[in-house]
Amino acid sequence: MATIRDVAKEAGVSVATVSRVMNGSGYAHEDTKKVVMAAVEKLNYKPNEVARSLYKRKSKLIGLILPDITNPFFPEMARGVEDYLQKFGYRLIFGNSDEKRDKEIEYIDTFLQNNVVGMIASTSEETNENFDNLEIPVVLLDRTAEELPAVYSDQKTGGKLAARVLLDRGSTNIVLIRGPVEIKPVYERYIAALEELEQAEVNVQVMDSSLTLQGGQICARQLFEQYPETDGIIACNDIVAAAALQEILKRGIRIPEDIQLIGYDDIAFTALLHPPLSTIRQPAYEMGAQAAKLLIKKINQEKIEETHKKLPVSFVERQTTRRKAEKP
Amino acid sequence: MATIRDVAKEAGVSVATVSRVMNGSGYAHEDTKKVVMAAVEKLNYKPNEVARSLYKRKSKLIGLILPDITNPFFPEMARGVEDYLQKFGYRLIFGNSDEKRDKEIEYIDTFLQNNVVGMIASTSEETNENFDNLEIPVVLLDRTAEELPAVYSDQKTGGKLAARVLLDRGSTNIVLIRGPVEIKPVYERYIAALEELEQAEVNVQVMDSSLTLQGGQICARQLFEQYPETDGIIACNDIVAAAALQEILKRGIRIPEDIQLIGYDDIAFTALLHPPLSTIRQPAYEMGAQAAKLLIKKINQEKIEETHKKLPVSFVERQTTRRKAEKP
DNA sequence: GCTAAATATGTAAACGGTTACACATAATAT
DNA sequence: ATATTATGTGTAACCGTTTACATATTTAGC
Repeated sequence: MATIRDVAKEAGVSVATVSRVMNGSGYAHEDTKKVVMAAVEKLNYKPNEVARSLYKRKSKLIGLILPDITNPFFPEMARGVEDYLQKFGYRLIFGNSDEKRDKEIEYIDTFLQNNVVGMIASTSEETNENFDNLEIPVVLLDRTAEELPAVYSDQKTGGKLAARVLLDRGSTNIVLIRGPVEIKPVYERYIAALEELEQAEVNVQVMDSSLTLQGGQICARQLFEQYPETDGIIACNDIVAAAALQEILKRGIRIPEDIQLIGYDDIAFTALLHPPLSTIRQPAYEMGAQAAKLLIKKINQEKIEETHKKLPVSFVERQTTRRKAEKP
Repeated sequence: MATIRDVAKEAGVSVATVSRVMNGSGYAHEDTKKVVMAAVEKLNYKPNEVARSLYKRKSKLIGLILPDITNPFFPEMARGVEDYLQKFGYRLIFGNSDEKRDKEIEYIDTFLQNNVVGMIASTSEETNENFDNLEIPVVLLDRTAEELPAVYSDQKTGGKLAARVLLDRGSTNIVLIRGPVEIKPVYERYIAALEELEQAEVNVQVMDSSLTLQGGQICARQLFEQYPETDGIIACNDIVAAAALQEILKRGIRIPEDIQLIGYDDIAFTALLHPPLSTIRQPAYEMGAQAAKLLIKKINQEKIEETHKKLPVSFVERQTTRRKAEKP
């Protein structure tokens, strides 16, 4: 790898001049510029980011912590982040936290050690203190806290909406599958849905499940044994909903005639289920992009009008819920 | 952030001594060690990786390039890589290439500028020259080339196997959905399947599709218009298979009685389809982990017995193919 | 008790950039 | 013609580490 010194020698100027030409800072004669650029070209010189980062005390790196990219909801967000940042020349250091505090701390530490200019994290509420005394900007993604800027979606409306959908379409024996209560957004939508259901005069049962395929399958199997009369299911996410759907079909229950089902997230493959899954859509990609945008503003010390950006969710009507008119 | 100088001052020693204690290199008196470690503790000192990386000309960073983490096959691999590397203190700089040469080059450049110690990449065959004259180790993942170490799966057997499955279970009008031919592994399995089919006395039709949901849906719709007599489909990946499955169900065709369908990859959600999708499994997580393992060996200059690691694929028998006995 | 080897620690030069500062020259104003 | 300002370029310090080298002190060997 050619260094700035090689270029300087090749061009017959000092390193300072090369640096100035490369960065377009300070003065440099037109002719000198040409000579320098020719040398740069010839040696295929690319400035070493590490050296630059050391002096400036900031890199072009941004840390991203997500719970688990194996859950299709997060890659979507990650791409939103990446695609936006990429345009500004930022690169991502990435880590999965598995919602574990120590992994999170480990990543934060190494991010800092690498002079990242900012961080985006989907972190568990409890551990936010990890981000507290950082001198670099942090944006929370899919999570919230008072003290930190955040981009997230309207879980409350989402939960309400899911409940409303089933209610409006005539379900009266509803099972609400609650995800892990430690995960704030998941808990919020659960609470919102529960409230909405309790206000209606319907039967409500709550079941617990993890957010994973295995968890969903276990839950779904139990569900029909415990509550065979169920005619509506609100799942904590699409994966669990898919598991429920599979169980429904396996049991020969007609959907949406006998039972309605609604998921959460609108991850890509829900549209590929049969019947296609009705769900509450979170704009994952957009959330990622917005978080990136907010972070860059922070980095550039721009005025920020809203530090807490709540993106709207929407009901994606597919075929596991009935048409609104045709209540059975 | 505390620097080594702060620690040195606090401990009343020189920076060299602090460095030696931190790295366990050279001599250091037991008492001195204690004093230094106390200062480290007190100031919560973490060595700056950037400075270290500058001097050593190598970081603890590894570059990872994948085509698109939005395709669930890749996050699985990414986690394999990450989980393995994480144990050795390496961190990932990550980029999606979208199979585009210029994005790939851009990432490679910035990886290099950040002194990564190695790279893992799923790169398109044509652009391998990008990696040619690098002085750091590179491991190809899910792709192959003569010159570079690689971890991939046995596409040929996979393609053959998929064909064999449908053949053995009695399909005679088979549509083979071919993915983008530029993507080597996808092309290889296609060719292998085609060969196997052509040797048998069955009708074979080839259709093209992208690897995405949209592409799959378009292809599936056309499929039954063009070839209504189809009784077997080999899809280029699970996503396309899921699209085909949906179309099959929509048309009320019985599966696996009237038509058999087999996917490729065994991404998580295939098990959640109804009926669950039969597919050829690539051990994505394992592939990622093996690539990481190989890379670390390279980095440590260890002897490497096999530079090209081909992992086996397997047939995952679920319910879109018939039992072998029960040919209709 | 003297020499050689082992232990302990500090000084300063790297690593590859950026930039404050000094200095020289050219352009402009008076 | 002289003072002032703008332009152009180089020198060297700095960012936070590591490490070669020098030096001082122990310890061991005989």
